[in-house]
Amino acid sequence: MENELSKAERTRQFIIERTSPVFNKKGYAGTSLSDLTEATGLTKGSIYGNFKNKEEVAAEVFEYNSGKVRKQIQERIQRATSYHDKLLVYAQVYHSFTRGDFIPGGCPILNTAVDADDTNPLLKDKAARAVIRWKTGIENLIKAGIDAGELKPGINTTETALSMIALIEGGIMISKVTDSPANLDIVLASVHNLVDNLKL
Amino acid sequence: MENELSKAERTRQFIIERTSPVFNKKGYAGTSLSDLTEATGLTKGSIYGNFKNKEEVAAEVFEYNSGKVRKQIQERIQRATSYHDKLLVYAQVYHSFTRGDFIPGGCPILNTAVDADDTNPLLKDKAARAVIRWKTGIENLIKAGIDAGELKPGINTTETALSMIALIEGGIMISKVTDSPANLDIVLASVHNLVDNLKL
DNA sequence: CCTAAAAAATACCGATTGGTATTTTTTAGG
DNA sequence: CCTAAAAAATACCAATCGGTATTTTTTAGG
Repeated sequence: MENELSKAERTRQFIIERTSPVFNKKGYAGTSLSDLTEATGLTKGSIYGNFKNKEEVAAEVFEYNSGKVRKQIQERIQRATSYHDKLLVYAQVYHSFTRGDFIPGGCPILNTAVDADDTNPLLKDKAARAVIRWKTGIENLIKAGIDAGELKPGINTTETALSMIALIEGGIMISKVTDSPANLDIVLASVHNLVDNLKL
Repeated sequence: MENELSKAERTRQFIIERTSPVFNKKGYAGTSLSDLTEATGLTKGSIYGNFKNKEEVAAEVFEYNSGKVRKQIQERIQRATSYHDKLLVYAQVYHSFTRGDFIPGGCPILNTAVDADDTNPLLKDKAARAVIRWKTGIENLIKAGIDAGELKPGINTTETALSMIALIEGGIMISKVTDSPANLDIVLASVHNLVDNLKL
């Protein structure tokens, strides 16, 4: 075979890509098998030939969606020169987030966390790990920025990281439910301000 | 009849109270009619005799849950003497929120907003109105505090209100998914700090 | 080109879904 | 205490749920 991915791998990926907006919008319980067949054009038999069950599709879809955001952020952080600018990337990426439909349905971490925290341990765990990874990423950036002499030494890294995440996720919730991208912009201005205040 | 509430009114209220934790935990799509009969001990016929459909129960349950939080906040705000202390009430109420199970399942605004924003217009609208009401309440408190000479005149009321809400809701999401009440406390410390900085 | 394996489609399963029509029971005023 | 109305329970509905066993089709290496 010329392709590096096996047929099975390719359909798996195809199913994940096509069903990712559905799970992100409707949630786990709200997404039915017929939603999956409709989104893919495949039959139930084909989907169950490639995944153990609906939960496995949902889990891989979350990894796909959250990975997409994470990669976009990492890429932009690498390009940014100062630590101040690196920290601003989060707000920038989540800004472009609500505009257009890069990840239809909004932030997969927020959606999956709220959807699963009382119902699905697997998805909850994945969402929790994504939050913690995000938090650690911010903390490490701040620490590195302090070591590089670009940021204030006295910063409470954990509080800053958690507050940034809370502002962004809370802002997304507010703007989505009120149908007002402007509301997210206002909250992101707060994030911007918070990051500015970290500078020496 | 001695009771001021009719039998119908009483069962309606009973159904709302008993099913409120279920809807708040499992969401609209995730809550089935059998969940409702199980939570109430009533039959489907009885529930449909008192409500038009599942959506009407969910809508009233949201009003019940969000009203419960709002009343608690209003009560505490009335008791607070300074505007600084009044603004701190939000953080205080949402602190006691995760501890214990006043409103099992967490903040109904967050849950309903994320659950419904891509799926249920009625519930989405109710969640949006709750957010806007909350925002307006904070804005009015800040304005009154400025007029009373207790808070800084230059405050951006909208940004402050939205940021407070975003921090609290984002903090709840984070702490619930990571099973760490401490994470909420850290974010609420940020809210506390934000309110402190409003003082003259 | 053939063929065995892999993948997809078909056909089926019992259980549950939201909802309704009908019957039984309860309620509460006269 | 009686009775009509209201409320709750029962019985039922078609549709859909998630999932599986089997058959058909496609794939790709020899």
